[in-house]
Amino acid sequence: MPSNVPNIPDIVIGRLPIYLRALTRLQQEGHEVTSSHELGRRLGISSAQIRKDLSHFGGFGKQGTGYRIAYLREQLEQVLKVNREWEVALVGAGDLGRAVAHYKGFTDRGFRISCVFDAAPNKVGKSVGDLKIMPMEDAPKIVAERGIKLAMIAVPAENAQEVADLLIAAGIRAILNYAPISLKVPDDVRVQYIDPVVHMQRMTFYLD
Amino acid sequence: MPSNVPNIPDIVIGRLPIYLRALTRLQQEGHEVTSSHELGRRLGISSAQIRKDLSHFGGFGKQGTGYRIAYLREQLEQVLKVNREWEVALVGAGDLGRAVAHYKGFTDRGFRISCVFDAAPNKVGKSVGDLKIMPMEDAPKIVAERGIKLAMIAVPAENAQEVADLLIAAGIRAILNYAPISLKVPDDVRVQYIDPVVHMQRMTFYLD
DNA sequence: TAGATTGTTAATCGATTAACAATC
DNA sequence: TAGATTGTTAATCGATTAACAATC
Repeated sequence: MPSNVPNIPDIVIGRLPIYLRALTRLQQEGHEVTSSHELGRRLGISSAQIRKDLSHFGGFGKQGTGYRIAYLREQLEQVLKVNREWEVALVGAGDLGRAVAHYKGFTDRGFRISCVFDAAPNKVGKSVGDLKIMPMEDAPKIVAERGIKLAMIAVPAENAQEVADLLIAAGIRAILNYAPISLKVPDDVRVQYIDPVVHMQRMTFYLD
Repeated sequence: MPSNVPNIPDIVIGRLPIYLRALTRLQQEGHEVTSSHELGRRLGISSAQIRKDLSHFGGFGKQGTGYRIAYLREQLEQVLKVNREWEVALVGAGDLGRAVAHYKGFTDRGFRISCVFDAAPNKVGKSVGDLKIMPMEDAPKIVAERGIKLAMIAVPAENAQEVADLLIAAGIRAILNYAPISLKVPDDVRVQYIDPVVHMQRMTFYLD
């Protein structure tokens, strides 16, 4: 549960990373200012919603001219606390875990996978990129010592819950779960899910 | 746009795959019946919501006893149209695309990647699993010929929009987009997004 | 039967949109 | 200045929850 600022709806927080991504892109394209209308057009969101969402955190724009992109970006990064680099623990070094570890997209967006764990003895000691795979039983100690708050779980569904329990006991407060299963976690732990099949199944309903 | 049944809210459709996943798991655990309360407890959703969601599609349960899992599962698979196998075209055979192609989780949940395309000449002709990478320029022809309706995009952000445009022109009606960019598509095309960074950034707000 | 649970209605809650004064 | 766009308020819309009769 948000131990945070005066009750911002979670659905609003959920849209901020999308805004941030669009702003970064606009900047790459050479724009310096934008407006709620332009952002809305790009994202398929109403301009009113964008203004309302942003207004929860302050007035970032100027009437008549809109938003300075660099400034709004900084502000959103601050709100989302990604104006720093978070260490992330990755559990699971199978096909999926290794793909996640190799993913280049985390850099410069606030995250760095700094350790990888796997329960299989034959994987321990091998490398993923420039990280050595460590035994799962070391995870609690390392997570606690380094004060790591974020983890990604890429283990089979059968093991995901016990892994989550261990990590949470060690101090993890947010989990990105790639295992196709809903996790039971305490109220003060956040979980996000990535299950490509769920995303696909959300679309087939609309096909004939 | 839903050219479908009497206006089911999209947010309801979005939960059905989660229910389906939980039912499959319950079945694996040996259960034969369940209730809206048990499902709700597992998923962190109210039992009322589950009953209301299901009621859009019919009465699948029995007062006093709940739902027969096998039956409810079949019904949901029918509603979601995943009681069949959908061919999927994958575009992009870089690290990410290859990981997606190797992912074993699609089988038995309604999907099979049946072709892989990449624009880079040095990738064309190489294999990913048992699929040969084909040149991007062949994609429209093959998608149209085989009547493929679903695609996954795993190309750099810079190329995602043009790839989407090409695929849609060739008949693709639903896209799972791994590129970190919002796509502009016609109203009758569905898009789902997977950007792990967005998921991570949705959680850091709540950390200190 | 008594207990449990569904399907559904009505009430509540929350999110989105429309509209506009303020102002750059 | 005239035109554009913000931030915000109020109105609308939609989703969730509570409650319960029906019934297995």
